[in-house]
Amino acid sequence: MRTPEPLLILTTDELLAERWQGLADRVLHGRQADALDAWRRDGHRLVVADLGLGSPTSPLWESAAWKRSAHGLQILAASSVPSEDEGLTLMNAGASGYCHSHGPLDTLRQALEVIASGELWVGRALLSRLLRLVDSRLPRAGLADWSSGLTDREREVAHHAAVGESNALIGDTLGITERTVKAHLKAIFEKLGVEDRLQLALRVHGVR
Amino acid sequence: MRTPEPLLILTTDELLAERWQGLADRVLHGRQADALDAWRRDGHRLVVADLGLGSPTSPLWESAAWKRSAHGLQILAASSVPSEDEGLTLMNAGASGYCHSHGPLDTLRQALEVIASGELWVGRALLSRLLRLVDSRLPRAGLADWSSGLTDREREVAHHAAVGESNALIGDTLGITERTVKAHLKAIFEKLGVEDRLQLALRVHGVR
DNA sequence: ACGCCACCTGTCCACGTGGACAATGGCGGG
DNA sequence: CCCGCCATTGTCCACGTGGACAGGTGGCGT
Repeated sequence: MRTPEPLLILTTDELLAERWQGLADRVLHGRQADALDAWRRDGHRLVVADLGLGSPTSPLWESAAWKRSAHGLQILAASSVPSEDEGLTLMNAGASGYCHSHGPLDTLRQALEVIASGELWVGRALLSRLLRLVDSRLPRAGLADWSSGLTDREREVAHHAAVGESNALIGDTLGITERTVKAHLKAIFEKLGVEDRLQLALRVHGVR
Repeated sequence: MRTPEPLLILTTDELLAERWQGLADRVLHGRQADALDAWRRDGHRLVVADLGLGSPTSPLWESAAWKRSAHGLQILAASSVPSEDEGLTLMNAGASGYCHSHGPLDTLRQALEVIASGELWVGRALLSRLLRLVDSRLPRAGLADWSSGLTDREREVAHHAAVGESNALIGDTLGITERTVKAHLKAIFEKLGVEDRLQLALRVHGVR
């Protein structure tokens, strides 16, 4: 982040290429999937891909070839005419971020920093819509009800265990003995009716 | 962004206060809403508020007083035990960001930069779940994609293991030796880059 | 025919896990 | 004031797991 990572830009738009050239190591005209392969082979990860004015969900992005090429890369998709639908499609197709092509350069730079660090980027417009959609339409049942009946400490331990941390690690991060972690887990298993930390993980993450 | 903005930290957790003091101008123990008013009167905007271990949806955050005080401020809510539910509630209650209290400091710093620039911050775990929830008919890359590269048999074994079955059981149902199951799992772990059947389960079920 | 690969099986061993006995201190309600 | 709940820690042990050595078969392409 401090030292900007090599960045590949894919676009067919002359103006955008010019506009963005300041922050990229390499600008390619086109959207060839093989360019992605080459980029990855060179050990790089960061890519900005311009969608141009294509159909809202360009078939290119849904092709198996694209997904295969995009795998392992962190791609910031930029659209000239951002839409909820397009954003969703692209993010679900494996993109790490989605932004407006003609937005401020600073925003683009920030988005790149964010996805370079392994997080995801979605602009505030789309994100706030997502939040409202989920909040209004989806019943809360099953989202967080697993923790009902657990004490605060148990909830905490359960959360750590559910993401694959070992008892020793959990105890270490919580500042307690491994033995105590096991005691909490015992109670957790009992209360949730599971007998495994794996079953716990599935329960916590809402599987089945 | 380049010149860090004044930052107020609200927490009741000693360890967190110590951990975060490096990046704050002022650390307050407590969660008083009037502290927010004072902060805004001084012309500041940035706040990190620790939720502690309160109930998933602490009543404090839903009170009218809190919302009034939080208005105009950019608040990053930090939870020790993040959950979908809590994140949704807080973001919809006016928070600008939601993150894990014990996450890396760099991530926190980045989140602060992002919300300082007027955007919203949601960690990739919650965000990816939101995306999947909203667009659930499209199996997200990683949900149907985890099995790419695996052989048919490996896919089969992986599926059984990912729902919590023991090696012996898997071998039994597939009509092979437990030893063979372990061999398959070895290959699976290798190919997927995990080292655990729990990590495998999370991967298979699209968690993280 | 040779090599590659998917599939199958064997033994040994270090390690983490979960259960079965325990015990102590604190804190709030009846 | 005692009882119940919570958090904490202890030892011992059976078991499943995953890694590290091994191998053996059959199919498929050059």
